Formats: sequence, structure tokens, C-alpha cells
Amino acid sequence: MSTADFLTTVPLFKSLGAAEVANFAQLAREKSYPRGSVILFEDDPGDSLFVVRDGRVKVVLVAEDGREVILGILGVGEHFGELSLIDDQPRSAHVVAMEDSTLLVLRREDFRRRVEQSPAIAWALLIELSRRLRRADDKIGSLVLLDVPGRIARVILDTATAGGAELIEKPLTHQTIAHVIGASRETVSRAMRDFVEAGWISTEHRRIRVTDRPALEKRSQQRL
Amino acid sequence: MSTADFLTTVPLFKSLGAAEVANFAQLAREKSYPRGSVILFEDDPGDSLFVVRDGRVKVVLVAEDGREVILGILGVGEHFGELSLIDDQPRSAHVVAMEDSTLLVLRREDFRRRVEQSPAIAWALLIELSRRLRRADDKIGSLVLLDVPGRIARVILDTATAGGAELIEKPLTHQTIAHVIGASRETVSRAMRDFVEAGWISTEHRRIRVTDRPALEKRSQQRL
DNA sequence: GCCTGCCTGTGACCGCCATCACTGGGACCC
DNA sequence: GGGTCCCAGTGATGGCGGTCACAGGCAGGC
Repeated sequence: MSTADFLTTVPLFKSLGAAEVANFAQLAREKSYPRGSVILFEDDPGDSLFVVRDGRVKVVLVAEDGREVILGILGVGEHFGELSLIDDQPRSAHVVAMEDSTLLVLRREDFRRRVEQSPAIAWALLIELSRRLRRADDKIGSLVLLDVPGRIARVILDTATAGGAELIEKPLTHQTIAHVIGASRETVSRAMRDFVEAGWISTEHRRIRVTDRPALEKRSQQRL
Repeated sequence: MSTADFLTTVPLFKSLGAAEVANFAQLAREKSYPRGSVILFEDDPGDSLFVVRDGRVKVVLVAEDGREVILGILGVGEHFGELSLIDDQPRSAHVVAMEDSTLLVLRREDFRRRVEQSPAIAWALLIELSRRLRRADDKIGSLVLLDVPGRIARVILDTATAGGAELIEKPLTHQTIAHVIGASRETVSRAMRDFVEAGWISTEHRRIRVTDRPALEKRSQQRL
């Protein structure tokens, strides 16, 4: 698939005409990152927008002692790095490739000029930021109001519906889930065993199948 | 102060010309809410933008059992409710008046038309949403990576610098702080006593004075 | 004055979950 | 085949912080 064709599948650019998209496609550079490599560091000055063309990346905060929180996991078609373009502040988190990934990189000036001229893009951006803000607030709510099993239930439902189906295609390790919900790997392990025993989910090779959605939903609201 | 004059002090409208501001001022209605009253409910369809003209409001998530998290506290000049205007989704949280407050209310259509025409407002909105997103992510980080005293230190520094000085003018009760950081009132009480004993802060009538900023800063990063 | 409401301070108890420490299994590569 | 990773599962232990219970302070209203 050509870069331009790919861009038309990205919500952020969907609203644009073919000519505009082609223009962006020309300005974008493609870069590859091996699994585990850091794409950008917190506190860096930021001057690029990244679109995931292939692979998967995680947005993480890291404590001095090495503990980490995953703020988000981005797959093909999702983008990151726009905050720094908008407000000129440094990067607010690290971004790390979870798999070998290739990204499209757009430079600040190219992007910004476009946003300032095109209400369509500005509006699409506003919608995207709104979505993230809601998700972030939701996450804050989970962290405070739910216990660990409840948070796990949420993540499972969340990633399952993101795929639309009852099966989570992309494997998530217990460690990763733990980082997403702010818990330890061991606790996630135990809670998931309980879910399987209760017949709510089944697992095979790190892929999770939801077998009792209502039960999970109930559990994910238990204390919310 | 006239409504128009007031609006020019709000960052969101700062970038506009006098004529535009006057226009907004005309479209805005003023409404009063007594302390404790609910301004809007989660899941309501939303069709208004609110600007705090006077008083203070809190944005909260409430669990079934009554426990709550405060997502944000908004003072004079701050606004809320734009998310629903942007993405047409229901309200994502409740908003409650913490003091007797009066708000300016702008209706969706009036606001939206304006945003679509005026890049300046769209841009100001993008900047504001970016700021909130960063704060939200920051909060997620604190919740996962910091212990309760660390989170308290953060809130104190945060609200202190928001005022610019070392004294927090607006009183915050322990209960409120507890809701903000996702802890219990008692734990906040004990932690603040320790801070006072350590000589990092002093308190008088619920107002907090920072007396040893470096110590607080260190504590607020202890585990981050 | 007193009563009522709201806030703070502190002790006792206990449960969730982090941490530590191992075992074991599957995938990949030499 | 045997390393080398990376991941999952499970027991033991301990601590942070939530919850319950109660005492006392301060302000405003009648």
C-alpha cells in the first residue's frame, strides 16, 4: 500500500482531499525501529508527529527505580507526538517500540502550517484529543475506584472491543497488562487464573478470548 | 467587570478581537449555582460550554457506593464542557459547585460555528486540551508510581505554583485532597501532620504555606 | 448562649497487593 | 541436542493504607 493510500485510512487525515493527502505523503519520511528501541524520550524537545505504519508502540512513564506505567499502546494507523507540536512543550513520556515497527514522521512546520490553514484537520485533531482525554480520565477513575481484578476486566473488555470481536488478537503479556493497570505481574497472573477458572475468559498463547462478557462487565464496575 | 471584559481575561478567548469577544459576551447566559449543587451529570448529553465567572467547581467521578475521585478543580476563568461539544459524546463526569458559583453558559451551536470559522479559537482549544492531557497523564503517573505522601506533596506544589506563591490561598480540606489523590481522609491527615512536623509546610485554617519547597519536591519524586 | 454541621486528629485492626524467591515451559538459534 | 530468553504460575511474607470508631475544634445560625 502506498503511503498516500495508507494515510487515507488514518482518521486524522480521512477528512482531507486526495490532493492534500498526497501532499502529506510526500512530506512524510519513513523510519524503522527494532523491538525495544526508544523512539522518543521524555523531556526531549519535540518537533515531529509520528504515525504507526507497521508494528506497535507503547507510551510509558518510567520511575527512577525502573518501574513503569504504560499510558497507551498504539497500533497501525494511530499517531503520537502531536502534543509537543501544539503547545511547544517537551515530550511528556517515552515511546518505545513493542515490536519491530516502522513509522511515518512528519516535521513540525509541515504539519503545523497545514493545521492552521485547514479547519478539517484542526477539528479532527480536537476530536482525537477529546477521545484521549476521556480515556485518560477513565483510567484515573479505574485506578482509584477499582481493585486490580476490576481493572484487568476493563482492559480485557477494552482491547477486545477495540478489535470488535471477542478474541484479542494481539498478544498481551501479563507483564504488559500489569504496566497498563499499575499492578504487579504476579497479581495479574493470579487474577487471570481466577477469571479462567470462573469461565469468563480462556487463553491460548497469550491471546485472550472473552467467553462471558456480562460477567466481566459486571466485575469491571463492581466498585465503580 | 462586564462580561466582555471578563472574557478577555480567559485564555481561550484572549486571542480574539474585541468585536468577537463582545459577540460571545452577548451570546453567553449567566447562571448561579449554590454550593454543593450539581451543574451537570455524567452521561447527560452535553450541549453547552461553561466558563467559571465566580466561585469554584469540581469535576468528579462517583462510584456506585459513593466513593469519588476529583478529576479537576476549576477556578475563575477556567472552563469545562467543551469535550461534548467537540465529539458529541455524553458528559464524561459530574461537575459540582464547591462554593456558591456563577457560570457563563455558551450554547453548542454558537460556540461550534465560531470554532469552525476561527483558527485562533481552534488553536487555543488545542492548546488547552493538550495541557489537560498532560496533566491527566501526569496524574496517572502519580497514582501508579507514588505513595500517598508523595502524591500529596505533588498536589501541594501544584496548587502552590498555580497561585505563583508559596501560600495556597484557597482552602483545601483534607477530604478534598484525599479525593484528588485517591486516598482516604485519615491518611491525608496523618501525612500532612508529618509534613508539618518535618517543617516542610505550615498550616493555618486550611491554608497551606510551603516552607521547604526543595524537600517537598524531593518527596514528590521519591518514587517517580 | 447552644446546637448543628463540617472539619481535623488518632488509635486499632486487617486486607489487598507488592515483593521475593523459585519452578517450569515454550520459542528460537547455534 | 542444549543454551538462552522471555514468559507464566505459585507460595510465603510483610507493609501501606483503607476502614471503623471516637474525641475534639471551629463557625455560623437561631
